[in-house]
Amino acid sequence: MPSSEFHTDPAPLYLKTKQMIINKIQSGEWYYNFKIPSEAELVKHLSISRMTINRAMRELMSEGYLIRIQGVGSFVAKQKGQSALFKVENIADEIQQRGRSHSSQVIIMETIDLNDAESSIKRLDFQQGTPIYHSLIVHYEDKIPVQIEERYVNAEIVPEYILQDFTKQTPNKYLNHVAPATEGEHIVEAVLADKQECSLLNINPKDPCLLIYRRTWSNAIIISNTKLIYPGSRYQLKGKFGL
Amino acid sequence: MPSSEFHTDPAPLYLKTKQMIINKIQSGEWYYNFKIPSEAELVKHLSISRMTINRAMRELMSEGYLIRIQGVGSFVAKQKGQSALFKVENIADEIQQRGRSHSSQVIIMETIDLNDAESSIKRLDFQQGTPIYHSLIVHYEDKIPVQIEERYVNAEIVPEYILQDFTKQTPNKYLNHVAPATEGEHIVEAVLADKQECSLLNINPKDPCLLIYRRTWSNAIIISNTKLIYPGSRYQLKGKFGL
DNA sequence: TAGTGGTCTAGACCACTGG
DNA sequence: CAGTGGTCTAGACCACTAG
Repeated sequence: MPSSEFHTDPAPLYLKTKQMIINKIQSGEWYYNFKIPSEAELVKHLSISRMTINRAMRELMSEGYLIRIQGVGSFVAKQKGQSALFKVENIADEIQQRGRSHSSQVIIMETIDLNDAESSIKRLDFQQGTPIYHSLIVHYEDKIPVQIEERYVNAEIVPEYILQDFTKQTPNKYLNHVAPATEGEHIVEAVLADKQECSLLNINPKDPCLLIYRRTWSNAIIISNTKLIYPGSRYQLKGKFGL
Repeated sequence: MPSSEFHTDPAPLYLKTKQMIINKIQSGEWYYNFKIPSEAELVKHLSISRMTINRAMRELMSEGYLIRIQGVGSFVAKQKGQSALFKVENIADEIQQRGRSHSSQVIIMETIDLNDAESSIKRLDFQQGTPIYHSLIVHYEDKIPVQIEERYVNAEIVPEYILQDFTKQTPNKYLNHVAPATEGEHIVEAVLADKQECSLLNINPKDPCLLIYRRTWSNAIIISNTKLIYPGSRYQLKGKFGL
């Protein structure tokens, strides 16, 4: 890491320093619990003043990348995917914000006609006789499956849902565009995945998973009913409230 | 804001500066969209160097208290809407609302002194040297264990925590009374319980559990850090958002 | 142009950790 | 003790906004 490149192009030094450290972490060169160079060492190697290095590392700590212990050193923190709990985030955006690559595979995309019994059991409170689209998509983060997204969508409100290519744009993003939710409900549970789900997520049947049921309405009309499954070992949900 | 008080007691200047600003905002003296004093003015009035003022204001911006515009000034940001979603429910009330009976058992109640390493690793961002109370309580619904509640509490803010009888009133209720949270953070995961936890919850080691880390602040001072474990088979987390 | 925030520096003192 | 991060300072230059 020669100091030359660091001082040429315009961009705050503390930002370039942060990016450099994030890159090392995401490339795996600086792995979990790795003791990264001290502030003094980075000052020397990068020819940047300590206050600037300090700011970069302090911000990385508050962003969850580093653990810093006075008198000991700075260490790479455990990295887990995180999802905003009650903010309906787009998983593709989340993954990209972490500097990873998102991809997805559409397993099912069909029109269905539920009878009342099925509708009740699956908690689909659509109006009787409403045509419904059913999709099942697996999302990957750097080729590792991190979420199964199974949706039942109100075909009357979003008739073109079934025509979309959801490897290019997530259902979340599409729906937010054509029929943004005004209300929603979440139910979160810890469960074991069934055989098909284990296979899609490439996990062990004993691995605990987060299961989220999410129903959204747009002006009191139900738009979609979603079941999301995350492997517990690869995902966290995070939320903040207040101020 | 005389500079005298600011330089007497020990506490980082940037933190005292942040606190001073938050107080003005919460008292209403500095209301929504109010243009607060510039860095240069605070430097003069507080007799603190600009870098320190800058850090305080920069952090307040990233925490959502301020909006800062280069060349213009710093303004009080809009208060975020309270999300009923994250209404921190009292488990005793929840259980009683279902018509069941709640009881609890206090397993641990002690004062501890964390060193920095432990504190960092456990994400306990208490101020260095802050005395901390540690409690571990099991909650029962009709004699069936449904939650393990492990708390680390700021003993400086809530000195009488350790004197309470938490079989009579939950920590949640007590804390809401003496130091209501103004901000909070949740992290939700699916995990397997460890041996002690399985024993306390009377579950099988293979049963998936919901793990919730919840940290709460009162006016930017951390109040408590809680780890909640629910057996997946006996508990769901529910939330609603929107109009 | 004057005022604002954005960044950077070189050096300083401190508290804490480990050997 | 030496090494580490935590904080603070005084001054500097810059980019941006407004009048």
